[in-house]
Amino acid sequence: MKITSRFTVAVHTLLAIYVLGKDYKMTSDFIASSVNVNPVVIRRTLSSLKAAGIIDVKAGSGGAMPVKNADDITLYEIYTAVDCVEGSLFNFHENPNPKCPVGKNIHAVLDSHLADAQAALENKLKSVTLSDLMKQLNILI
Amino acid sequence: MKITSRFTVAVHTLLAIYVLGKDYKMTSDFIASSVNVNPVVIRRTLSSLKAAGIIDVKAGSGGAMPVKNADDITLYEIYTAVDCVEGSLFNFHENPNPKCPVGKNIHAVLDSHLADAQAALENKLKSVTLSDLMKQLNILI
DNA sequence: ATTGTTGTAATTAAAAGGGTTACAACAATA
DNA sequence: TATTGTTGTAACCCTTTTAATTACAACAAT
Repeated sequence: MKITSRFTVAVHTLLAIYVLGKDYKMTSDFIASSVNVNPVVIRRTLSSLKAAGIIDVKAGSGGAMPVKNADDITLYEIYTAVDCVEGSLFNFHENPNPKCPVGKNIHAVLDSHLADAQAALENKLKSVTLSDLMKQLNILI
Repeated sequence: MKITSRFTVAVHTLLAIYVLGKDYKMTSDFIASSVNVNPVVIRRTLSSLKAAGIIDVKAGSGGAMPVKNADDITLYEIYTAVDCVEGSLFNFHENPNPKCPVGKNIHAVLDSHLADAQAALENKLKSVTLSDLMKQLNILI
């Protein structure tokens, strides 16, 4: 079990747009060759990021460009934009037996701890911005 | 994307064994009727938990019983016992283009943040023991 | 020997993810 | 206006993962 690569693909895509967008027209083909996936995968990613108000994409003439400030884009926002996880990260067995004292109370006992764990993950993702990644990247380039 | 229900099934299974095990023979059929899944699913779960040294299972005569102290069993230990996640929780696209400044450095920029987020999740799971859950459960029963 | 159970292989079915092809819609421009 | 390059999206395939289920040999206790 792993969280879909849509997430890391989306981060990669945004870094490309925000860092290379000044020098190149950021078409789905261009980005696809950097990420090394099919251009349609990138178009789907761009579509999600556009719907989230993070970027704009020009149909026809082509090219993706920043809308939101990189300081204001967290990894969490990207993660939600591409629908990595809907609702609880943890799958629960359906219909535990209400006639069993354990089955009846398993949700009451477990749910809050699972939610805490998920929140811990997501809070970490909220603490990192695209701008942070760009700074790291600019040192390496 | 969700983390496999093997995890919550395993927690449910352990609660049943540790709480109800004094009064009932904990067969895979018995546990299966509390969790409401196929008995073979429970046998596989028991097999993993036994391999992790958490419980013992009697072949032939039947019944699962505690080995480890409930104080020493964390949710994280259960989560690893049933192989929820191997390695990184986050899937990464294979072979980003090394000729692109972004593709070449995407791992250097992103990996540590993803590892931090995963660690935050797992640390939360480490902070809760089966004993904690049993205490909560005993109040509700 | 009988009974109830575990351990495990094999099969099926469903869901999710990603790759790919195809093509209409569209914008810019020659 | 015709051409070109691109986006948006549907459709389909393929693989992987997961869980349900059937089946049955191995085993322990009586």
